[in-house]
Amino acid sequence: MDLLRQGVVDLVSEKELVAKLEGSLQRGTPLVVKVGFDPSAPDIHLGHTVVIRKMKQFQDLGHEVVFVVGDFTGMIGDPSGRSKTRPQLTPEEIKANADTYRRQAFRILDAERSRTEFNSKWLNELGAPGIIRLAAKYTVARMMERDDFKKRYESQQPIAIHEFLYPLVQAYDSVALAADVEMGGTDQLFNLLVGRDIMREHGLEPQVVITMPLLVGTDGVDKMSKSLGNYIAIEDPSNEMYGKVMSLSDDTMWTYWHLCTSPKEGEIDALRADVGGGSLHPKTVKQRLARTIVADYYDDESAAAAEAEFERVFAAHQLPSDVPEHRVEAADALWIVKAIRDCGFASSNGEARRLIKQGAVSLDGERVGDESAQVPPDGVERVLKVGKRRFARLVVGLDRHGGG
RNA sequence: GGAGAGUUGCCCGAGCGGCCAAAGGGAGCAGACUGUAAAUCUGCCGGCUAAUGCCUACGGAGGUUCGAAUCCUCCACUCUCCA
Repeated sequence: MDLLRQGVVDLVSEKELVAKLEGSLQRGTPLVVKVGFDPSAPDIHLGHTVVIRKMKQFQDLGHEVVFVVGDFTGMIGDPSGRSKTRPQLTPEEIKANADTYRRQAFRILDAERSRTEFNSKWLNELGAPGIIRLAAKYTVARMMERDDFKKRYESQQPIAIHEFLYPLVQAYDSVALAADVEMGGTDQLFNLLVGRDIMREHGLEPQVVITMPLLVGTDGVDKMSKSLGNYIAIEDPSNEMYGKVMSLSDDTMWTYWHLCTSPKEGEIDALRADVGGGSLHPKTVKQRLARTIVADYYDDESAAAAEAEFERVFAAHQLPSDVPEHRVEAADALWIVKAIRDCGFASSNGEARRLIKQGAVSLDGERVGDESAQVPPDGVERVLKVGKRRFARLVVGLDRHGGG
């Protein structure tokens, strides 16, 4: 119980959970632990792993984890002008996304003790009468209690009617599964609680609701999300994952320690005390965090390699180990501005010019100050560097070996 | 159904006939400083151009005017109030 309670934000209610756990033990049947999954965003990032890690704990206790894929709602899409992020998906896309999601989730979870359900299975049968009966069980006033509805309403933003239906439909999923526990981020609290009410209405024992904190993104401000671009995907290459963790501010680093690692009791506090007392450099602690996280999703060797690479490039200012080559077949000299664009380091000539003016561009370590500079077509490899982290090995000239 | 408010660049938001490629903020990019931290400071931040300049842009389509993001008409969308 102590373990399950660890790190949760809301637990409604602990008493019920204890009762359910005891009942499960007596009957010898596992609890059904339900978690929803948005089929339009299959990539798992560290933010998701906070909930997934908690699921893992239930699994380790022998309970059954059920992913509910919202294919029914996903197919309808979201026509409200505000969230263009919800395109209409075909059943094939939803299936593919669900598979992608599972593949990633099973890096943490045990596939054997997981089940995936598509909510169209029971929602299609519900039909219009069923939906209306369901809608009749909840009131507008209660719906408006949800924070984001309230905010949007107050700031005169549109709310489409069907958006009210999502929490109800999600709640009905719990009815269909007779869920014992449902988990999600704190932003899901309202929806999860609606599930309790609707279950009660259907004569079922209400599910226990558990919410986990939302992980803040790499910017340290907003919650981690793909659309904000402040995420660390669990399928990010190890070097990138390491670098992203290192770019966290010292303050946000602690949140990651808490939510993305499984430290021993008191370990984080000890680290924090040492850093506060000056006996430990924050960078050292952050390196350790980065190593731990990379090792979680890859292995110790990859983590060590990522760290070495990071030190080489950013601390020692040396070239990364794998610089992409960019070859230009030309008999004439290549304009530097064009070269920058060709390598994808600027989206317009103006931007490339700006970068040069700002002293961000160097060729073989020498700063390029003249925006009309040319790269001679001599077939010699030069290292083009733009900004701090963009590198390319640039070769201009005709390929003599190819005889062209 | 009626009355009113609104739609501006990646986002928020000022502008209300010429001085508007459009204030200010945020995001982003670059430089300085660093621990590639964060914070801070500086610069840039529609496209083409060495530069002058040109082109494209203020929901959409027309119109008035020497000249429109700004005025008029219609259309679309959003919000508020009344029924």
